[in-house]
Amino acid sequence: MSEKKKSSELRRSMPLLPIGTVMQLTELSARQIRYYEEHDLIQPHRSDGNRRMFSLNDVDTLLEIKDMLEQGINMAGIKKLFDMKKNAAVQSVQAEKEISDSELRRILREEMRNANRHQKSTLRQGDLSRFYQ
Amino acid sequence: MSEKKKSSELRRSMPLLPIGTVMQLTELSARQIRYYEEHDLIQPHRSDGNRRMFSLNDVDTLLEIKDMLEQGINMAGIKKLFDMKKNAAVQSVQAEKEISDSELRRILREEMRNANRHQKSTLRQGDLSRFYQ
DNA sequence: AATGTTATGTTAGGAAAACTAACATTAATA
DNA sequence: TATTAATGTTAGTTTTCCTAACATAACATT
Repeated sequence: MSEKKKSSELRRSMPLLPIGTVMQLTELSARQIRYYEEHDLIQPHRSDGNRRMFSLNDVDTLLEIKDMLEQGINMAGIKKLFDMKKNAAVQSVQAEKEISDSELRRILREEMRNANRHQKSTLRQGDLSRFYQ
Repeated sequence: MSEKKKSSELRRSMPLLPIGTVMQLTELSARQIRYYEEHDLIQPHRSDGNRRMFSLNDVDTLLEIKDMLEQGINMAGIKKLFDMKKNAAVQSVQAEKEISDSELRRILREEMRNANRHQKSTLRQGDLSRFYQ
């Protein structure tokens, strides 16, 4: 997986939004959003003061939930579908790991050359730490 | 302009973030952020209940302000530079007319002297664009 | 028909976050 | 020395969000 994809995944999982913003973005009520969390369909972060903080991924998931419910799927069904999706994602990651050694070496060489060309484009772990409570 | 660029511009200007989130993203105090608004460097939206709501573009602007201040440029200089940038975006020819060459040289000399006095922190703030799509 | 379940609404009381406005402080400058 | 610019701090108020409980409409089960 590329460095760009990884950092974009980090960005989309950053807990930035309060519930009010998420309500507007999804047109869901606070009651609905909390209910879906209660049923473990989303896991928003919490601020120091216990406020839920949502990521863009959370918003995506909520829109999926809303869509599925409007299609008549109930919470149990949605939960099952999400579990399946997660398993599929894990399997695809595992499949991705099964690249040949030579392919791996080729990718690493590529990454090294990239990193050397523009040092600042390499996302460093410490840079994001302040965004998490 | 492509459809993708337009929709991404829409997302970047959407008022999503409360001041607390912006404080974390920029490492600025609420006092500083409100002060910069007071001096018209940013124009955050307001919620129905009068809370400031910031866009990702606002966060970018705040990081620019922070960087310029750390370089020793003062508020008046930043305001002028932002105005110039905005005018340049609209009409570069028009922008040149608004400030005579001698005026421009005077401003730049002023800012250079200001900046030279602040030698201590030349650390550049990272570009926010790394953190979102 | 009566009862239970699911998803959501509503309300109350409390805590956190953000607001404005005023005064304080610190470093740089005239 | 006095002034100014940028920021800190505090107080009092309003808005937003929290949990917990009870209410309800639609639907399913007995």
